[in-house]
Amino acid sequence: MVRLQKSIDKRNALIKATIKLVNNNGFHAAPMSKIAKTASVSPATIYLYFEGKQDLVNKTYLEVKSSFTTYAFATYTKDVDIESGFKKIWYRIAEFKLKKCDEAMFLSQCDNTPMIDEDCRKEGIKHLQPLLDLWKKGKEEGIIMPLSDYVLYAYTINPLSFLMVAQKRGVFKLTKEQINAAYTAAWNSIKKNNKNK
Amino acid sequence: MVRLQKSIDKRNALIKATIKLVNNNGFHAAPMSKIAKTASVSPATIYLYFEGKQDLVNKTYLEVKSSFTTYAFATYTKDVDIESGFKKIWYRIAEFKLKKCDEAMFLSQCDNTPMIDEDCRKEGIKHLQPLLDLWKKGKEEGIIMPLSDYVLYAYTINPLSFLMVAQKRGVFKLTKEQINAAYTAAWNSIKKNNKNK
DNA sequence: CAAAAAAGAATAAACGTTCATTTTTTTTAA
DNA sequence: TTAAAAAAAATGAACGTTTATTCTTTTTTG
Repeated sequence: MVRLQKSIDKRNALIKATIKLVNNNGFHAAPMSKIAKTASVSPATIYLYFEGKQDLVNKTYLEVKSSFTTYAFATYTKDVDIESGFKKIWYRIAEFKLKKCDEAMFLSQCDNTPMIDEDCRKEGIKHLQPLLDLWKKGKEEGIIMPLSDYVLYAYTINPLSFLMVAQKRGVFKLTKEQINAAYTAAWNSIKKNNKNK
Repeated sequence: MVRLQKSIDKRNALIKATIKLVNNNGFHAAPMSKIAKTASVSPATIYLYFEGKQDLVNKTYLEVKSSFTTYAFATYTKDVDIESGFKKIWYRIAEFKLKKCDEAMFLSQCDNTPMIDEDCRKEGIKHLQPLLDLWKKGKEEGIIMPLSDYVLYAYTINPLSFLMVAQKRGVFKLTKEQINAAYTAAWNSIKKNNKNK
């Protein structure tokens, strides 16, 4: 099984190199030659593991997206109430954005450029289902505002991406307090029974 | 003044072509030759108006960013109360994202990739000052939560970009009602005196 | 008709990808 | 257990394109 392990290592090195280079200078400045060099591999070797550049990027996206959702739901169980469940998932996502900064940066770039194929993007969203289920239940129970999942995502999860990018650019620091404040803002934006004024 | 007008037209055509091509396929698929063709101009002519590709993209970004903030603050005056002022600006931004879809798409791509120079990016944010002033006043008056401007932006303005991109991808429709709901979510996330539970 | 603007062809560098070899690993047979 | 043979994996150089940019010539303008 030595051979198989070496293959896995090489594939991982290529994916890691792709993330790193795309993060540093964008998709347009991550040529195959540089990806190969970063992964300590010949350019030709990439084509043993991936069909081409588009495939490499797509597969990297799927890998990272999967890593993201696995992390997000690792501590979540369905047997808790809506707010607790949401809170647990939210904080895990926040933790991911902070700890797995490279992966999170890569995803934020993928989500906003046409560098990923549409089919692949759809595939990547599938693993988010537990959160959507939670929201559905929350809406049925009258705890969460009856908003589209996209709106709920836009106001609770997506701001974390924005803040993470800002932090990475060095213009802003996400402290523990900032994160707690952000959670409150997130929950306030979607919970029902807001006493206005 | 015919000559000057023709120059302005050509420059605008180039900027428009850049926006269009970058939107369609990303920065890496917007070569100078195609930009020139789209603007009905020779590739060499681009270099009469811009220093090179990076300069063209930077200038396009600044132009669009400026158009964005001009639009956002066009109906805003300082003499109203915090919530009214915020509401006015927020709805103008929402309107921009819907009506000037190409420009908004371009900005969302710029904000999430390293395709724009950092200096240029900083320059582009400057025109957002009226909103930051409003937030400052709101925090002083105890109407808005004492959060960093980045957090406030993340929870009120940035979700609109996310929703606009989702709409452009065809997976979601921003109706009048959705927008009103989004405004409520935005305001709830940053206003003070949330009665929790 | 002079000067400025624009054009198209030309350039060198960089790109993704493939190819002919070499190196490494696995299998075979004693 | 070994050493030769076969298979697989990996390589660096080379390919044909495409790229951003420049150069020389032509066209347009006042």
